[in-house]
Amino acid sequence: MSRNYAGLSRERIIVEALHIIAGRGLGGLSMRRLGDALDVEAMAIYHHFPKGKEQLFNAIAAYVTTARVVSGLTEGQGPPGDGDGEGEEATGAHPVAVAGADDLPWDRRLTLWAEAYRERLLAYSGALSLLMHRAPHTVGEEDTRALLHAAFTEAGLSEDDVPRACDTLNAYCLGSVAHQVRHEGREDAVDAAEALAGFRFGLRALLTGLSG
Amino acid sequence: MSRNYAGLSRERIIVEALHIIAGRGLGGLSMRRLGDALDVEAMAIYHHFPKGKEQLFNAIAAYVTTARVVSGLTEGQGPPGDGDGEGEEATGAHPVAVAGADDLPWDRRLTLWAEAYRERLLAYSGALSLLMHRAPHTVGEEDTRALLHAAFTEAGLSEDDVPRACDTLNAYCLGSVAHQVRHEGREDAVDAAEALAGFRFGLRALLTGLSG
DNA sequence: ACCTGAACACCGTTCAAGT
DNA sequence: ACCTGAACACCGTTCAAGT
Repeated sequence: MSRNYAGLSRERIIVEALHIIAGRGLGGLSMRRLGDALDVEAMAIYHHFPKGKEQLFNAIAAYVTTARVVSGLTEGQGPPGDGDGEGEEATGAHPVAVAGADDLPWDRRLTLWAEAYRERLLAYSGALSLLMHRAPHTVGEEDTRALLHAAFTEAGLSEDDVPRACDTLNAYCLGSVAHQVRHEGREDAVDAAEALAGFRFGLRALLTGLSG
Repeated sequence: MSRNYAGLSRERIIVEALHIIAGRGLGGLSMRRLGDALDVEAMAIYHHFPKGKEQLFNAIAAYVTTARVVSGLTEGQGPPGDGDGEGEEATGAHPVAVAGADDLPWDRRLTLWAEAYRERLLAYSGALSLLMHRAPHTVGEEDTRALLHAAFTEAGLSEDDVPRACDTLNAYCLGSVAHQVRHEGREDAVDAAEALAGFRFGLRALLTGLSG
């Protein structure tokens, strides 16, 4: 049966995979189920991700790390690469939400970036454990590093401490979302508003401590 | 063939599972492979974890969160429960490394706890993504909360801010290890010494900012 | 109580084949 | 180039059976 013959692309595959992950969890994502959702035989996916599920996972990690939120809708940015470190790289700018905010003071810029990053991680929280063991290179990554580096330099940190401060801020954002997701469904879980308030509280403390 | 007939226990299963995870990654852990490693038919595991792999994962998460380091050797503490919120709970004290340090100043106590927690997470980094979506209740958890709560109260935080500070510190520790593991194998990865230095740098900043 | 062994539905992946 | 369909080795889990 020549059922389907068009429409498949890396981006469509990734987006559909994220739908499945959001609905049934990471463990609920199988190549066969993904094929069904795309109205295609599972094996068709291998034409776009020749190295299979591992490559798809890397691409999803790159996509999550690189996607941006536009007027309430989450969408990707250009054709994401597979991010498996073998020649391709993902497209898309990491910290889009801070565009055009160059004249704000350093701590304000970092706060905007951190809150945007947190929101993105939260939007794809089902894929969070994918980020645990993968840090695929994306082109937006460079922009992020530049942004953070400039801000922390402006804050007066020494050359040695700037990269450490960048790592610290990244770690806090990732860890905060992980901590929140981890406690979802427990009886001591906090609601979304308090989670955001808690994140801001810690972020403010962190930036205060880093600049001292 | 009545090959094997003794020795299986929840703890032995978990420890062996962690061996496999350390060697072949989380994806390399299968019930059949775990059975082989335990010299037992895979189905024997279901007698100790009747709800299957998901329950085993919960137990591993509880174990990792609850294990302690004794004179260089990492070992579990008593028979860990399955942590799936259906009546059982894990044994073991969370923050053992800080035992007998009650007379130190609050920031010293928190630093000791954080460094011990980080070390434990790092020792079981292969199971890190298991902690992403699971926060099983352990008995040691209560002790940890008490320890952190007392320290942050002593630091002068308001009643509203103390739990937020606890969450922040937890998030930072988890995120820091995740961030490090995530970048392992990348060309911009730092070595173990610098990773520790970076962790301490961020921790100091965090505690400074929280007490301000 | 503790473990085995066969069975079932599902999985990732390869490969030859279709258009 | 893009997709199908059959095949293979593996997986989680159930269930009846052994001791």
